[in-house]
Amino acid sequence: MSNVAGDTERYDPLTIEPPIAERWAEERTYSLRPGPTAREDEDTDAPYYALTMFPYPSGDLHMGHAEIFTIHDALVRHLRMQGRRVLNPIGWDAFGLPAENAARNRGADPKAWTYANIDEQRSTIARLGYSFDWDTVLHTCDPEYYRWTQWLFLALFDAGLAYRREALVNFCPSCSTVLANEQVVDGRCERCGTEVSRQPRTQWFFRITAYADELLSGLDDLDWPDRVKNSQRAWIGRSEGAEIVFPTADREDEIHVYTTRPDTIFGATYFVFAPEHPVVLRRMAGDRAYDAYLEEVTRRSDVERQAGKTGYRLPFDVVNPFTGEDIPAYAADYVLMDYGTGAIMAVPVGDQRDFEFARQEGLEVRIIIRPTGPDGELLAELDPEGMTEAYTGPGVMVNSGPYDGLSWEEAKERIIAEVEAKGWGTAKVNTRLRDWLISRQRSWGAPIPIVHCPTCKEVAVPEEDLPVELPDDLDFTVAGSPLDQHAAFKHDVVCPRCGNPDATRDVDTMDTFVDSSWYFLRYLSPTDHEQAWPADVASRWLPVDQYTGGVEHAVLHLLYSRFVVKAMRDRGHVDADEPFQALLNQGQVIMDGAAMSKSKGNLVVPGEVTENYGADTLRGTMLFASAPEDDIDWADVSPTGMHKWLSRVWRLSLEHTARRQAGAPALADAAAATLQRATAVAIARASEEFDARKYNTAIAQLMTLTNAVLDATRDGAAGAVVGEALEALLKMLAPVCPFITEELWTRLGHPGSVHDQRWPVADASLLVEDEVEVVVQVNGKVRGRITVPAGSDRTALEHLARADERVAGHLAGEVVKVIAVPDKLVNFVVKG
RNA sequence: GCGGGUGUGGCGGAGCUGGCAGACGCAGAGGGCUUAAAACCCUCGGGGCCGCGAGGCCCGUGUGGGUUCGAACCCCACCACCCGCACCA
Repeated sequence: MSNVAGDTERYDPLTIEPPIAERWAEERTYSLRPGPTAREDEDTDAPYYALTMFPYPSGDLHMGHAEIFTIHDALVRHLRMQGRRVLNPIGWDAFGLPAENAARNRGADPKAWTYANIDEQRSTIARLGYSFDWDTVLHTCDPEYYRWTQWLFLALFDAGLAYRREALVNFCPSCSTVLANEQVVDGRCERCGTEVSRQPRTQWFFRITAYADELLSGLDDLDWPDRVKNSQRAWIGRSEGAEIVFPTADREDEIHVYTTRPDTIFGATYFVFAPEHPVVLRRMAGDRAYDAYLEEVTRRSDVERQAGKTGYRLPFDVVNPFTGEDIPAYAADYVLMDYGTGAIMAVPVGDQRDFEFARQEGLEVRIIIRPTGPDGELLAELDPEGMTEAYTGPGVMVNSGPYDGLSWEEAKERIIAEVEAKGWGTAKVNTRLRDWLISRQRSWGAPIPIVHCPTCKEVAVPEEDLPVELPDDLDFTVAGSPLDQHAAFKHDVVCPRCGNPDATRDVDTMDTFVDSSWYFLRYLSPTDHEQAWPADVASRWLPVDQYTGGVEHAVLHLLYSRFVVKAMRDRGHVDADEPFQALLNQGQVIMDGAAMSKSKGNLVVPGEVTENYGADTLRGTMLFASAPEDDIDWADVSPTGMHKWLSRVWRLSLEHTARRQAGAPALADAAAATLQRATAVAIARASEEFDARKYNTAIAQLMTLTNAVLDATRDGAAGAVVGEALEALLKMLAPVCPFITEELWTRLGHPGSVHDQRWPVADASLLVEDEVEVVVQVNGKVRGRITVPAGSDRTALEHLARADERVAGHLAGEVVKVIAVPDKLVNFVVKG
């Protein structure tokens, strides 16, 4: 294959890119020097922490990785050219189930499997020209990393924020491990889709609920997409209401209920306990019929539970404190033990679930509210027999004793006041958020650094004994947890407190979301043997200025990281309130309208595109396709088009060099002025687009500048103005396409790297226009265009507009009004 | 069910604070160069109508209304699609 077409060398990315990529990798060109722990950045511009969600090493990079890294790299390279000191680390979220499955199914060593994948991804990252800092690289499966994950666990344990308890937990039979609430989607395992069952197990939790209020209020000040903030708000699920005590009719127990509608209490005609409520369990102990019900309920999955309600009439009543009536008590599975108090007052008239259950069981629907319209006018009374659903709209109280006639909002306030005055309860804020279940019965994860002693119970492994290392010889062919069945790991330990030789190690590992909840702190000093991170350095770099990653982490990872930072702040390890100030969710790369997958046969991998067109074309195609947060359908985009444009940039640059050397004439004055102005405009506009991270429109500006150079040099001219245009073009293209710009920068005769240049600044004097085109409208319709001196006043505009022949033809009727906006338009309002 | 978002040419997408809709591309058509093809270069391009032509007129940003001199943009209602939450009391 010839490298020459005509007399200009062809653009051949496959030849020019690899050597540059290798040089950058070998020379660690993009490492922050000095490193992040250096104090020098205190004296310079504010340091900038740019972070991208680190990859999971399951095979080679896919298009989604290329998308996130390309957006992120354009951002980072642009910032560096603006003189910012940018920390841009990379690492791997390297613990997790796929490695274990590879071990189980193919006999692979999980460690070897993981590191092989990391090596592959690492070389692809280098080939694609992403400017990560290889000096701070980390892998969460390295003992020197998870040693500090274990330290973090112990810090939380010491603070009472990590604890162990028995609870009904989500269990995935396929993954044979428990899951956090956040990992259960529609009653199914987020990972494998298997229906999750609820089982009582003793597990480790992080007390994230202690930070519920702050996790909610802190969202207000974050520069995150609204949908992510809304997801977190919904997940935290704050509600305001009251906790009210209902005594049992025999006065032996006082049952607390939580309600957001205390105003409806006069309509509470029955009472419901969660089937596992402790008072019910105590009272019903030994009752075979109830045991049978309980068993049936436990067997029902969440999915089945939502399909229909079951209930059990308990052999006792409770008292409605407001009416003094005895009302029947039920156990029913539509009341959940782990929300509120696990018991409710049931108001069929005002709550759809209570209504359905009342109809099913033939219970009274008592009317205590009369609907009102939008202006407060009374509407028709509710009919208890004819109602087909609960009424949840506005209204005034009826059948509610002293509260009759009040609006429901007013009644709510007064009833809460009375509850408090009489000592029947208190106003109460509730959240839906549960504590984070972090233990997993898996073996490719960070071991929980706890020893269970028959006498001392749960004892922390002393810090000097960390890390608690995973054994190298786990047997993944066993059923259940390999770590649990590794005798040496489990039993070769004595109690750190009393020396009891019968102590055993905790055989669970931590959720991989624990690993990723603090990695952005470890990047600051990944080889520090003394501490997880230096507090002063963390305080200087956090919060992360810009975090880029997928929206699938809207709740899980992003909420956990926020919790960890707040908990660490309260222990004095960092002074930031939040981990990530700004968040960018890149869109997905899909194919023909569907997610890419091998089984669908619509998989495109970055390597394929790179082998055909090179990395610059892949990067440019992705950024030009749409705004970073929009999805890209690969079937709709054109690497060919991007390659064509880059070839044109290549040819124009080489031609310019050749012409300059051959002594070609400079541009004529008029052409030079036009090109100079086009360059200034392109710099001004593209800079704005880059600042706003709208790379698609930024590239459009660069294409326009390319077309201007093409037009200006068609007759073979060269000269300084052309050189300046090309230099500006290459500098601004550099963050998008780092290879071709590096190569051409050198070939244009410049020393050093284009990536070390300062971002170009537009010559402001060239941006000022002498003349502007003003649109002339008649009754809002464009009827002409006039060219006028910039800044012409209204009178002048009107005069010039009237003089326009075409416009005059439309001004037959009476001109009743003239709107003139300088430099923009004139609009004549004509009557008749 | 509740909450949030998005609808612009054949396609991806531009469109700033309410002021020329369709920037920049892709695909397409026509032409140039070439023995030929590729590559490259030029021209055209929302729809309809009138005109030999320069050009002109009407319609057009999911649908229907409204506000305004003027609406893709603001307001109301509706339709479609996407996302999140969902027995949370």
